[in-house]
Amino acid sequence: MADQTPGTSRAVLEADEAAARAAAGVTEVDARADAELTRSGRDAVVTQRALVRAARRRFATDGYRATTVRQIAADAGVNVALINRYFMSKEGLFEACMMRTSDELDTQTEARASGIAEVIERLVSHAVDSPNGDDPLQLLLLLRSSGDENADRIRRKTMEHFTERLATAAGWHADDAATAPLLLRAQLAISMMLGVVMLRTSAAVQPVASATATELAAPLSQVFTALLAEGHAPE
Amino acid sequence: MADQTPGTSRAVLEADEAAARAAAGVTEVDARADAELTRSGRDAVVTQRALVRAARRRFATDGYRATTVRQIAADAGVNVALINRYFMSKEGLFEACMMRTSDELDTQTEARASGIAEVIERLVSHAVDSPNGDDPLQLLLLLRSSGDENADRIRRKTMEHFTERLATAAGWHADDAATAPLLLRAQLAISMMLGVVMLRTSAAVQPVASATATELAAPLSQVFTALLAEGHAPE
DNA sequence: TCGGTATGTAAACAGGTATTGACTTGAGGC
DNA sequence: GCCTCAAGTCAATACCTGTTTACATACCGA
Repeated sequence: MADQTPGTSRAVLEADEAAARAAAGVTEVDARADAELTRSGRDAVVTQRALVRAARRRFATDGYRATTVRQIAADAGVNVALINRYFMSKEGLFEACMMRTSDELDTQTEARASGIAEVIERLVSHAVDSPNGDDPLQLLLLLRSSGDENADRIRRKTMEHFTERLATAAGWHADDAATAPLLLRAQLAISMMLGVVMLRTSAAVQPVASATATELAAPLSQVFTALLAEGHAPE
Repeated sequence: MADQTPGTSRAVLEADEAAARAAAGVTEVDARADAELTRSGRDAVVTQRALVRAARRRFATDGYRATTVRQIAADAGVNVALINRYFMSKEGLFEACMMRTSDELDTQTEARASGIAEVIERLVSHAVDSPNGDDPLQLLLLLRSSGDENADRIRRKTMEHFTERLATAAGWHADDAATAPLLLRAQLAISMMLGVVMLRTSAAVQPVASATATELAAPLSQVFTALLAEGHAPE
């Protein structure tokens, strides 16, 4: 297990090229990376992105402890040692995945919502669409505990941040006591999504695993509406 | 890793004393076990039960891969080798946990429900009460994938069985096309429970982790009602 | 053309894992 | 009182894990 102070080292400096920018949380980075992609077949940024992509899929479906670095490297088509070269450790790679997920959730929820109906619709499609891709869908499964204290702290922060975003979109005001229950209700909505995604992807349990998006849309909308749009004290 | 055909061996024959009976799924077994408990301080059934109890807790909270057999043995207060003696392997112990969970869910759902309201109330209390005990609450977390194909198959079967039980309690008839959506809705209710339990126990995410039972009861009842009691085609 | 450097590779390391086998301890039958 | 057999212990096994080290290869500026 790595030291508790993964602050500054040689490997970190080498990883900065993309990891630090990713931590900054700008999607513009991706464009720049794609531009640099044309440089040659040996591109550190490209392999780092491939590693993160493969890692997210594995971490989401199999959990942190169950996925091996060799699996990730094989999925990404690169050598195992590059994980430690670019991310310092398996935990570092996990944190990078977390950062990216946090950023994606941010950009998704910060998009101006015209109303609670649109928010609900977006939640439904988020929980239902494309269960096998590496879309933001599976990223919720990153909430699985990793056994590492630092990564778990980030994970918790990400979740709570997401909760507040959703609650705000549903009309929650931090200083208004009347809307306080909305925070809890927003998290229950997230729990609902979490459960559905889990049963559809990680465990392939019927019938929800093979249910179509249209079949799921109606009951899920009902649930989210019951949680966010009615039954609580409005302003 | 163990062979794919754990059919007959010496260890299995020794384990039969309790494992096979547990597989039969009769609660009467427990009474007999408690009777035999008075035989002496060295009772195989007692240690087996202790192992299963400790294993369920560990598997539920930490996941399959993350828990070590030494941890389980230490929790149960017995020697590590006894796991292999009585359950043939770590996987065997996991399967035994699964069987027992399946049985408990059965006895819980097969208890005559006076109506959908009672079923909902029972679901709420199941998802909310006593998050730290080894009650049926955490057992839902056994749905975590174990990496083993056989255990995962049992896991899936258990879930689907539980789904059908719940759907039946909500008025579902296998031959009635009008009530078909109830099966999916029942599983969504289970997904909701799964998400809540996960956020409350494994990941300790605020505010749902520290929310009281009464705070959670209202919105959860709303969700379960929306899923099971209204909005679908009644008979 | 020639180093120097970033990138990738292969083999090995130390630690932990589940599992196995031989051994010891205890209780009951003759 | 010995003998048998189940119940439990201990140490060694082979394997897999994440990580590191030393080495190869491609790119790029001088």
